[in-house]
Amino acid sequence: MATIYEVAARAGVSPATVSRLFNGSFVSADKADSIRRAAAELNFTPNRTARRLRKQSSELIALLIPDVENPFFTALARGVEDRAQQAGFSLVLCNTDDDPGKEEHYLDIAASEQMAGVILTPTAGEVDLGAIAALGRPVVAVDRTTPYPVDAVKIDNRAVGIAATGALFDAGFRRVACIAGPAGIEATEERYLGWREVATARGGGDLDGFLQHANYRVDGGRSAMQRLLELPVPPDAVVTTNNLMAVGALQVLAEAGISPRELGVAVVGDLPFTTLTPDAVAQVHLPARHLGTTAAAMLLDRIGGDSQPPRTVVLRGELRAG
Amino acid sequence: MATIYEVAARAGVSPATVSRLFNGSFVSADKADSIRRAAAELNFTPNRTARRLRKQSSELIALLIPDVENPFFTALARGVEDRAQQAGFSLVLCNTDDDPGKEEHYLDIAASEQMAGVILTPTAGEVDLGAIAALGRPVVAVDRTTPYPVDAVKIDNRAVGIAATGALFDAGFRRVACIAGPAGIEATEERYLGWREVATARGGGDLDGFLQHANYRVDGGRSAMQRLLELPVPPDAVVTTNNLMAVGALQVLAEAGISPRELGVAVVGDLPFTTLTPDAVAQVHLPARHLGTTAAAMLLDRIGGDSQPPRTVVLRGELRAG
DNA sequence: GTGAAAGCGCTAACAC
DNA sequence: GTGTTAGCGCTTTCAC
Repeated sequence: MATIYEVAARAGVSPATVSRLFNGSFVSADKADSIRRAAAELNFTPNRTARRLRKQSSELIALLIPDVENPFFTALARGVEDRAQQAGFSLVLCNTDDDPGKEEHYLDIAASEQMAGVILTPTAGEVDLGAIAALGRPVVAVDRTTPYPVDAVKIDNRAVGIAATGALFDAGFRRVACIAGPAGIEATEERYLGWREVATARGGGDLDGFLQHANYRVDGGRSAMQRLLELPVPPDAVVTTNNLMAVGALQVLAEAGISPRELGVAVVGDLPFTTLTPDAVAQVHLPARHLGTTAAAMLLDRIGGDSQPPRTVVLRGELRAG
Repeated sequence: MATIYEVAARAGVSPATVSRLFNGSFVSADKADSIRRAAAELNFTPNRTARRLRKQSSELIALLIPDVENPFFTALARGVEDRAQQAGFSLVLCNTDDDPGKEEHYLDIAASEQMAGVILTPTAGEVDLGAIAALGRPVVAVDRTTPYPVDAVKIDNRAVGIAATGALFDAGFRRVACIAGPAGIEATEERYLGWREVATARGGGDLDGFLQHANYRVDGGRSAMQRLLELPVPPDAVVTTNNLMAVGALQVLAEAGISPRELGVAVVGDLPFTTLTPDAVAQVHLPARHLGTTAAAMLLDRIGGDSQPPRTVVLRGELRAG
């Protein structure tokens, strides 16, 4: 790896001039030429580590998500990446597994790597975002909010819970259960509150056993659906508060030979890679990618020096079918 | 962000001693104590950028994949991450979109960031892996091989193509078409060669129009399936050479009211998040995660100094149902 | 076992 | 415009 000194020597200029050329300052045309030639001959690429040490910052953004294998979060990541790339920033994707320890670990890394900023879906744990914020590194929370005064982009979770549940009642179902994520995660709480509101108002009867907490993955949805089917008086429809749990629920139904038209299903989120026809299941589309681009835009603003008080942007879901 | 000098001053030792403590050299117990206390009080985290500049290497591995939104690659990434984490390495995930330009860009970044090594699914373009290899950074190709002499982990693609096609003939289908990925991508070529071999031997008739190239995504599978259905004499079954194209094909069939039992479907790969019962579609399971752990293990060996000639590990798929 | 000091490659004052 | 130089925070000889 050639250095700026070797390029300078070969081009007959000082290292500073080489640096200037690569950083946009004006350099006389003839010197610029010979520097470019020398750089090409030596296959020179500026050493980003040295630059970062000197500048105390980099063009790297960290994105911390709970699960890279969940299409909701990869779509979100895609959005962040698109926006970041436009601005010349690269993305470092980190998987927290919803483990506060891992979240903290990656936050430390982001700080000690002089990354320009962090976008994260905070875990339920009480991780100190103050530390990194105090370093002057902007932080944006996405999909979930935090007690810390940082920017946030989220979904109107109560509304999507209401929309999904409402779609089921509109279709004629009356005993609507809910498969919710782990207790303690904000997005889930708000979504099932939406369900409870509608289910209580329109369902009439009591909701005993109709709320099932589960982990946010396919297997969580499976076991919750199984428990619902074993109820003395099972529901005639079910709402899930995320995409993957719906997959699990639908798998259990398919294996039991029950079609989603017999036992209604509505999802908060999008059924990933579904091969069902669009009208089989009510889906409340969540703008995952847009969540990402919005968060990235906010972060880039902050990196650019924007210092207004923390904002929270709320995005809306959209009922798609059913 | 506190520095090693501040910690040293507070603990009444030299910076070198602080460094030694954090790097495993022996330091007398009393000094170690006061250093630890000082570090804790100052909330000290070693600056990784400075360390890297000095050491000319880092505990970072780059993983370049074509599509973060494809569950095959996220599973692979998960495997790499698991193995890397065990060894104290962190992962930087980069999306190439199968664009040689982006691949090259990220390779440059990996080099100029002093990353410890690179694992990549090479694009079809002729990107120079020699440059980074010459820098002494190990490179492992995964899922696809390259003309460069680097380690590789791949699938026995011909065998999985044969297995998927064979399953369809075993189930009684006779006019078996193939939806293959873009021409020029090795994995696809080999898989469809497997299909052709079996289809020719067991299908008898000619294969005119039965080979459809498409992009590797859901929409590619959709349009290819549509073309197949419009054939004067359509196939009675279809093999797809990756997971996402199968989703597209199944969507088109579902919309046309054709069940996968009428028109047989076999997939090379795993149907992601499927809600179909396991017997509906023949799937040749691809050990994506294992591909990742294997590649990571090889890379870590190389980082550790292993210098045997490049190896290629071939993993096998496994017929799962149908 | 510990300290002093050089240097990794770059950028940004500061002179000219 | 361009060169000289200091220094970002760390690790690592080299003495002691």
